[in-house]
Amino acid sequence: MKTVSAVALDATDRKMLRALQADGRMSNTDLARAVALSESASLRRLRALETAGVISRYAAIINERAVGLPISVFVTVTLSSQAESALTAFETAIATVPEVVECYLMTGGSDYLLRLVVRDVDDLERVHAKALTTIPGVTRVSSSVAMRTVVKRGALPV
Amino acid sequence: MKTVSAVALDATDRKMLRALQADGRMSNTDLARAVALSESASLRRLRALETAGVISRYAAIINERAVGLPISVFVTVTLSSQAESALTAFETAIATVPEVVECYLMTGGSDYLLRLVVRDVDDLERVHAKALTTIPGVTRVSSSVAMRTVVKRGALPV
DNA sequence: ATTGAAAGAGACGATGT
DNA sequence: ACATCGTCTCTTTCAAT
Repeated sequence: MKTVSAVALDATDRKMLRALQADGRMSNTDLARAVALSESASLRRLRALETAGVISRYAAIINERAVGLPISVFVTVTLSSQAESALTAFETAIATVPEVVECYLMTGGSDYLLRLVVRDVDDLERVHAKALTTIPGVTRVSSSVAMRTVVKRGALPV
Repeated sequence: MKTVSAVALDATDRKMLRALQADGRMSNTDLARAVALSESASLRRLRALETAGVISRYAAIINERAVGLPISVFVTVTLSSQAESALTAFETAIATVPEVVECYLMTGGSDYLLRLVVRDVDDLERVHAKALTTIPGVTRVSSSVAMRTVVKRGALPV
């Protein structure tokens, strides 16, 4: 696992990142125009941002409702042990559950916060029973369902 | 606001969505090869997915640490009124706070769950004081900080 | 209705000035 | 920063299944 430390970004870099968060398939020609640089200078900066790991990847953003996964559920998981080995074991296990789209280790103990996307409540129950409670060391699992997504994957304020 | 209802997807569509979530800048030539179609058939399907709103956009995925926003904070906000007008007012106000990258209305009351990205704890305090508690109708605000992100913006299980 | 092949236009990447 | 040039990619058209 490579840790990426903070990188110095100037105003032009930030403009590029904002443009590419809004349209990740923008051509370099358009990007250069958007940040008022020549195409070669724009491409050089873009490659530098990619190489430095500032841009980790490009992705198509999928409409969750359109693909039949309209329900987001936030799940809090407590482990019985907070030893690093127990945390790693949990994280390895949870990475194999496709419905888990986000997973954070929270401060103050051994609590994880997960976001799942599911088809319906039966699907939630299935994932809960088959994938979450069966992981060794999982002590408590509590879920709350999102009714409405107000901001979905907003861009970072760069 | 346009609501996108679920769309029928076949196995090839799903393969395309998986490929494009992993690499949103993949060329149509490569995409066609990945799903075993001709370029023209691949491109036609891709445009259909875009037009139907299954793919909402393409985005560069930014490394939060690399741009100096290493801290994710989950904030629960309770409103004093659960009237639809109060909810809408809150959602309009929260949309103007750049640090808020996700916002969900949770079932069972008038609680919102937000994810903020901030530079450090001073930055969190500033956003908390200047942007969150000043929104009319906000009654309770409680924060918890993520120590570690295990799965960052995982792909949807399509 | 969906696919495949082909051809022109445009973008990309590399190089040199 | 600009110009150039070969290559790759996108897009449309048309025929086939």
